[in-house]
Amino acid sequence: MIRIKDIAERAGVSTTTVSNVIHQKEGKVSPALAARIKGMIQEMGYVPSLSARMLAKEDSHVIGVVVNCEAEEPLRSRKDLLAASLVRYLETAIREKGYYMMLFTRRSMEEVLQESRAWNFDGVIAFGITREELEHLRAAFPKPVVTIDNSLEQTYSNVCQVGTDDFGGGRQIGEYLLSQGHRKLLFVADNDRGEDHCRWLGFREAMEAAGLSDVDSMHLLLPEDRAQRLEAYAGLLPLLRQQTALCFCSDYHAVEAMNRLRELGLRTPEDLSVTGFDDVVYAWVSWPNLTTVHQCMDEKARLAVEMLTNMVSGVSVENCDQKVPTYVVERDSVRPV
Amino acid sequence: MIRIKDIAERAGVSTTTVSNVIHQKEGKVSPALAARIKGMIQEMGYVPSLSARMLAKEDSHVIGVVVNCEAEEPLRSRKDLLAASLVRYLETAIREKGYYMMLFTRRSMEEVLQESRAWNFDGVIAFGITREELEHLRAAFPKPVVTIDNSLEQTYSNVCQVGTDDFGGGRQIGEYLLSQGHRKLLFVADNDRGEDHCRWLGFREAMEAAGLSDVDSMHLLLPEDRAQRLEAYAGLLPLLRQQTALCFCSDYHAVEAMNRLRELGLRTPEDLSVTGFDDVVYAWVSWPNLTTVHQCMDEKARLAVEMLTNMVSGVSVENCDQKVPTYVVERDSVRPV
DNA sequence: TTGTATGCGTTATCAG
DNA sequence: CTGATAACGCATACAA
Repeated sequence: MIRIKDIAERAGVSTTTVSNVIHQKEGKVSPALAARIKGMIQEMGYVPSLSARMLAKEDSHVIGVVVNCEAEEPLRSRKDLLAASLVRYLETAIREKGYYMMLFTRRSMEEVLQESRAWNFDGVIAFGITREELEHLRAAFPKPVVTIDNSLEQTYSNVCQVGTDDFGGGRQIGEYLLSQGHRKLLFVADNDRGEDHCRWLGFREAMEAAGLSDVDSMHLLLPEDRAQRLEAYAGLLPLLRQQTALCFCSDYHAVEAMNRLRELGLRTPEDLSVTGFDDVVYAWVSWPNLTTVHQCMDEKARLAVEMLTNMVSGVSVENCDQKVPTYVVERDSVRPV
Repeated sequence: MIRIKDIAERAGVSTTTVSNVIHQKEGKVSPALAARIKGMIQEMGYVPSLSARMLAKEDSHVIGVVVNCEAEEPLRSRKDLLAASLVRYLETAIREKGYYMMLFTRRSMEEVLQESRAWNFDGVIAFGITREELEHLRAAFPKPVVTIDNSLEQTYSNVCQVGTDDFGGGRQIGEYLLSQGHRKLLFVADNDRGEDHCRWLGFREAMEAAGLSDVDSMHLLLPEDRAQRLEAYAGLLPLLRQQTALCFCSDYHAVEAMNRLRELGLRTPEDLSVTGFDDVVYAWVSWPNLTTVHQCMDEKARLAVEMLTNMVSGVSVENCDQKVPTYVVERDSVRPV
């Protein structure tokens, strides 16, 4: 390992001077000397020791990233697919800002807190944690936190959030289906809470704006249990046959339905158009490929890191609750009528 | 932040004593004192500073994990799906061994080398890097390296590898199809290199062992280009109609084929049984769900970490080229004949 | 069994 | 513009 001291000795100057050169303190060292030392740093391949730097400064430039997924097996759930993309994008975004990422998947908040102090994290980015976990973190961790897709009702000091514009997404896909001529359509979900509720409201608005009547009857709620849901489709056939399109609140449900309905004799998109939501792998593996609403995980990652690093460096963040817009991705599961 | 010194002062002892208690140096400190200090550590919530520890010791307990995926968008390629699971499992395995993970996705080896010195990595685990990259790493990084699924021809000092038993996997799925009564079957790939070659050889052996004749004609090579491949299926229909099962060398190709063949009037599994390889998300999203060969990414992660930590701590590793066995996962794409 | 002293590599303060 | 020097928190050789 090559240290500042080595450079200093070789250049015949003190370590302070070398340090000043490294930190671009213009005016504190003569240009000629600076150039000479820079050359040596290059030549000798000097790389500063991060542990030493972390020890000497009070900030660490390390960001903890907490991704808690319900499923033990990776990539099995909708959330996990989103999480996997997010991790990729966060790694890039964090590094681009000159920070380091320490990743936690399926860890207890206790562990995260322990490590956050051991590493002296500058901040934490969290995806898929519960309100209890956030409050636990909040109580014991005095640094900035940004949550992704968590939709907190309350606001907490030093906590920002970035989420999806679910309302807008619902409206977009509703408008898209209308633009394809569909007038007999249903919004299908297995619950009416949180994001699915927002998506329904957006969809609903699109329908109302188009002057459709009896809009509330366009909301179909299926059982949350998979087996029951698959069972339910049979009984719903008469209702579904009256429709020209089904707007699902997730790619997962859309693909499941396409497969199930095909068994029951309803083909997509020949008999019934189908749309999803999320644009995860389901959408481009399914047959037919799914027209869906894209969630910009890259943009969410970028924003989360930007907000966090701003908070870290004391820059005031204007908007602490950002909603990232969505857009419709056209594939093969919708047919104009 | 609470330091060793704070504990020492509060207990009226020296920092050395506290340090000894922390490091379980039995015999160097009286049991009574040890217990008292342990209590204080708990009570005061002391967490050791990793930067200080890293600076004081010559090892860092940080492992660099390099995951280079060709696709810019996450989860778009077969490799990327495997990589995403791997990252999850590595994070767990590394933490279980008391190490820390620093993740690099789609980074240049130059960057990795820079950081490996900045952080003083104890070792590196690499997935999906080229031979050139490995040699570059090898030349500039004097610590242990473990590659995953890289199938190196040469051996390098201080480098271990863990891979899949592709030959065994090919044999297993071949035997499985035979056990289901299939005798007219093809092994389908878009190349005959590397892992796909090994899988074919395994499959081939199963066929030969069963006494099938003209085994070499059971190897069907499709174009690597997707559009051309989809096109090719039409012309292959006569050949395919003579078969009862197709054994694909990846889930991706299997799903693609199921969809394409359905368009062409061949249903899975009614008309033709289909199997895949890898057991990634394709296999459980497709319709019908795919019978395939499972790759134990969890076991590979566990093994890689174990081998690396052994090398780090100077324990000699018996076998530097481990092959992890596979197993068949039965789903709905195969029908007995 | 416990304490003292020193070093790890970097940054920051304060003189010159 | 440059150079001593003192932290930062921990581990350890060596003394007591």
